[in-house]
Amino acid sequence: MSTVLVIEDERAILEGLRDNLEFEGFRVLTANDGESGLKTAREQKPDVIVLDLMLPRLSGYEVCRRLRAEKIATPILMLTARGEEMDRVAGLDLGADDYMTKPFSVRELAARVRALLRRSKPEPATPLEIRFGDVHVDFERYLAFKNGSAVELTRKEFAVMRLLAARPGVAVTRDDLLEQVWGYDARQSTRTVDNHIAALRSKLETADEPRHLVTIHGVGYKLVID
Amino acid sequence: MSTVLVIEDERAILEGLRDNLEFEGFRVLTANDGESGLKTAREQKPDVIVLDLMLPRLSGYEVCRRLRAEKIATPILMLTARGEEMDRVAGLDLGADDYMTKPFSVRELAARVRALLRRSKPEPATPLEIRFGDVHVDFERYLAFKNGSAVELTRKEFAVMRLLAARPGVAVTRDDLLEQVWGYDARQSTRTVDNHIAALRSKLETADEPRHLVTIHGVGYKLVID
DNA sequence: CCCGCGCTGACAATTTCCAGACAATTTTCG
DNA sequence: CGAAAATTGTCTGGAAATTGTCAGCGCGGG
Repeated sequence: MSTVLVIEDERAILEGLRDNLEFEGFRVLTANDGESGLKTAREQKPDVIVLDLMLPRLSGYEVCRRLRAEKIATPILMLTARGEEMDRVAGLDLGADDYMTKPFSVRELAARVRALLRRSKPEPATPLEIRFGDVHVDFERYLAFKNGSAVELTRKEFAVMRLLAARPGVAVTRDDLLEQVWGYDARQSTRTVDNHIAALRSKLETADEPRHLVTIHGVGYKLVID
Repeated sequence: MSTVLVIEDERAILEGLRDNLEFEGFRVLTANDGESGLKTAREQKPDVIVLDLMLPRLSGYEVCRRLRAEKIATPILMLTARGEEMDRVAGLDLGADDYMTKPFSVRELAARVRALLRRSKPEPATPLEIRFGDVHVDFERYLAFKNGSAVELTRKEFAVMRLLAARPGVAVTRDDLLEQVWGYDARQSTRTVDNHIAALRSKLETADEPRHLVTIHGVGYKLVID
């Protein structure tokens, strides 16, 4: 039997989830704030964590980040309110594996939990910062610098950078970028990706020819750090 | 190009899906009842199946169950009418990989189909890099080197190399190359393959006589790594 | 209310691809 | 062995696909 840890502060939702997941045959642990949730995750080592993004004491975002920082790779299913930080979540900021938008069907959630259990996949950890050339991007503080002076990046730009930075030098297709930054049901065209790459280049590249945000014709982009 | 089998009895929906999926670049097979759908799935081996839950002759359930019983692991995207929630989850338990509730956005469906494809074939066991002679090709970073210095390869050239590199020393027919690199319904002639081989040779071979990208007269090509 | 972000759509610039023609080579077969 | 046939090598220009760039618009936050 698999163990699911549900971290959620709204009592009604928490109880609904617990009852239903138990009915579906899971062993269920619960926590109603981020701090105790993190503690339980460390101590009980559940097989899956269902994690609300908005939590008292410690946000779901922060819980996720810390777990990953501790190399705990337990699959995480994020719960978010619609429109809430979609790019951070869809960009799967710090290694959440799936996400659902409230309101959701409990049965659907159970199905996704099962799906996560079925495919246990070790994703490469997203870096907290990256440096290349005279550029420095800090994903934790959402700050970017070029040649020492601050550069303003938008959230989407950070998300794109983060995805590229996760595997420096490796080609990332536009479709992957779209799916991971904009969400798997993204309505945007892949041309939107180009626009954001263009914006990043104008802010971070020096020469006319991109040296770091490199196009791979017919494939996508990669981040080259010398 | 990937093949999608759509099994759906409502004519309007079926045709809408076929047109849209074809527009999105998929090869589309159709069936309008469970029995013929199952038959087509067995015979044509599509890459993804879009399966309505309510079907005449044999329910989507049953189709899904039988396919899995036959160890056919083709990803299945279930279509359900709203209110069939019980069925939804049970569908996933039967071995469906995702589902959508009618009415649904066709674009979102296409996106999910693509997501399923990506998940189901994590780069068909091709190597991430290969070395032979003084050549080194990195398929992940889309880089190639000859004698230490970088060589520019196009997307198709990488794809051809990759296919040959998947089975070093083994002959690959032009038809296989065409099908794997250009897609099942490639309109190109097999001479196009020669063109790309020629390009690869001029970029990667040293001597006049090809030592690595070797022709097998009347058959195709093979990659020889000493 | 204004402004910046994100997105679409259009156009231009660039890269890549491909059919066809012919030459060169290999195979087949008389 | 020698010539015809089949196959492959090579080159070309133009077509097609891909990407860069920009203007404009809607929307939401300050």
